[in-house]
Amino acid sequence: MRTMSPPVGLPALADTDLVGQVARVLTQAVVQGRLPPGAKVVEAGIARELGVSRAPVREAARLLERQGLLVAHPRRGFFVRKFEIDDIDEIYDLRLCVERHAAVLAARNLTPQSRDKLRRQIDVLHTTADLDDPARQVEEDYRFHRLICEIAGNRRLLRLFDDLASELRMVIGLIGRLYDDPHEIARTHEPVLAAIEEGHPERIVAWVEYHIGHAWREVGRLVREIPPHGALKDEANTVRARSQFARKRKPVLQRSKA
Amino acid sequence: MRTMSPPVGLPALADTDLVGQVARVLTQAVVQGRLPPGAKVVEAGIARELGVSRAPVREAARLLERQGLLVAHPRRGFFVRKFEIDDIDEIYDLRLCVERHAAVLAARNLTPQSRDKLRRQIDVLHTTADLDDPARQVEEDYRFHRLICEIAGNRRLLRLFDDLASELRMVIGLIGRLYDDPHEIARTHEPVLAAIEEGHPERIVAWVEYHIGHAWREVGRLVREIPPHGALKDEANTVRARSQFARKRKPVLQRSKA
DNA sequence: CAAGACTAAACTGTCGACAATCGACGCTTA
DNA sequence: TAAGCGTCGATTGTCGACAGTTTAGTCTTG
Repeated sequence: MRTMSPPVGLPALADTDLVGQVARVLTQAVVQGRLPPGAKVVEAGIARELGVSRAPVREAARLLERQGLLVAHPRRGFFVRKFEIDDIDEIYDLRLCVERHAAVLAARNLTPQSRDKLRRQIDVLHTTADLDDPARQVEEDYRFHRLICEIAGNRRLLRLFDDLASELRMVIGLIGRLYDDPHEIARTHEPVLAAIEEGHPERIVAWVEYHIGHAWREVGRLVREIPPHGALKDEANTVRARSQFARKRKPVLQRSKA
Repeated sequence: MRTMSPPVGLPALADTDLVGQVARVLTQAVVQGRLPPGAKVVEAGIARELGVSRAPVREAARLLERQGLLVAHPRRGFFVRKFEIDDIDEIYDLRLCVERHAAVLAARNLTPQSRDKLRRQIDVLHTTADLDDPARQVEEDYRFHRLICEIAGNRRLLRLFDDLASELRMVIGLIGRLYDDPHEIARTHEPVLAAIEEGHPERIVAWVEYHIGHAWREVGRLVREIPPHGALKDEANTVRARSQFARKRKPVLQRSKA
C-alpha cells in the first residue's frame, strides 16, 4: 500500500489502463487511415500486434463503437465506419450548430487570457501554413476551434466537438489534402475571433456560419469529386485491412508499473 | 448457406447480442435509479444476477462509459455518474442548442405525415396527463421532442438527443416527480408545433427557447431545493448499490437461439 | 481513545481456452 | 455455365481462472 500523504504535484501517472491505450492506438489507426473505412477489425490480429489478449481489444472497440468510429456487426466483428455524402452533411450540420453556440458562449466568458490564446493560435495557423504539412495544418485548425469550445465552458459540448472532429479527421484523411491556400484559411479565422472579441451574438453567428459553411462546401466538393478508393461508397464491400496491421508478436503496449 | 432467393416475409430475427442486452438492462437500472448515482457497479454481481460472465458486462459498461452514464476509475471499477448543478446546466444548454436547430430543420422537412405524428403526440401528452404517472408523462414528453429530432433528419443529432435524454432521465429520476400540472406542460408544446408548422425560423427558435428554458429553470429549481439522498453532491462518497442488485443466480438473459 | 499498521476478503485486469458461427472455395448437378 | 450444397479454416462470443490491487475490518500502540 502506498502512503498517499503528500498531495503535491501530479504528473497524472501513466494510466495502467490497457483499454485506454488500445483505444488510443485504434483511434489513431482509424483516423490516420491505416485502417480504411469498411475494413474489418480482426480482434486477434490487433491483439497479437499489440501484445495483449483480445479482451482489452474488444473493450476498446466498444468504446470506439459508441464514438461512431467503428460499427459492430454481431457475429461478424467490428468494422471501420464508412462515410457517405450524407454523413459529411450531417457532421457539418451538427458542427455548425454546436460551434455557433460555442462561439457565443465563448464571447460571454472571454477573458484577456483566453483571448490571447485564440490570438496566438491564429499566429500558429499562419506559421504552420508555411510548412506544407497538411495534416499539421488541419490539426492546428481544429485546435483553434476546440479552444473556442473550451472557453465556452460546457464539457459536454467540448466532448461533442471532439467526437465530430475525429470523424472529420477520417474524412479529411480520405481526401488527402484539403487546403489550396493554407494562408487564406488562416486568415479566415480572424473575423471569427474579431466577432467574438466584439461580443455581438449576431455577428458571431454570422461569421461562424460563414467560416464553417465555407469548409463544409469545400469538403463536400472535394469528396464528391474524388471518391477515394471507393471508401465513400455505401455498400458493404469489406475492405481488407492493410498489411501493416497483420502479424507480429512483440508487446507494443506496456502496463506502466506506476 | 441459405438460399436467400424469395424476399418474402421477415420475422426480423432477435438479436443474439448479449452485450447489447446487458447494456440495455444496465442503462435501465441506471436511469431508473436502481443503481443510484455514485454507486459502484460490481461486475461480478451484475454478471451473476444476469447469469452471464463478466466479459459481456464489462463490454456493456464500456458502452455506457462512453455514453456518460458510468465513469471508469481504473483499478477501482465502474461507478454510476454523479450529477452536480453544473451538469444540469450543461445538459440543458446543449439540449437547447440542439433542439433549436432540430426544430428549424424539422420545419424545413415537414410533411403532412410528420406533422400528424407531432399533433398526435401532443394528444397523447394530454391523455397521459390524466393518468398521474409521472414517469410515463416524462417519457411521452421526450417522445415529442425526439420526434422533432427524427424529422430533422440528422442521425447524429438524434443520437445526441438520446444521450442527453438518458442523462436527463437520471436527473429527473432523482428529483422524483417533475410536473406540478401535467396538462399545463402538455399545452406548452402546442405553440412549438404551431411555430414549426408556420415555418418561420425566428419564431421557432423563440418558442423552443421558451419551452426548454422553462423546463431548465424548473428542473434547476427543484434540484437546488431538493438534493435527494445527497446524490447530487460532488464528493466521492461511494453510494452502495441497492440490495435489489445484489445476489441471485438464475439466468435472466438468454441468447435467443434463433 | 484516536491514528496507524496489518490481515483477509472482495474486486478488477487480463489471459487462454472452447464451442458456435461465418465466409470462402470447390464440387455437384441441372 | 451458373445456382446450390457441403466442408474447412478463420474469427467471434463467452467463460473460468489467476495474479495483483483496493477496501473493509481488526488489532496495536502512543
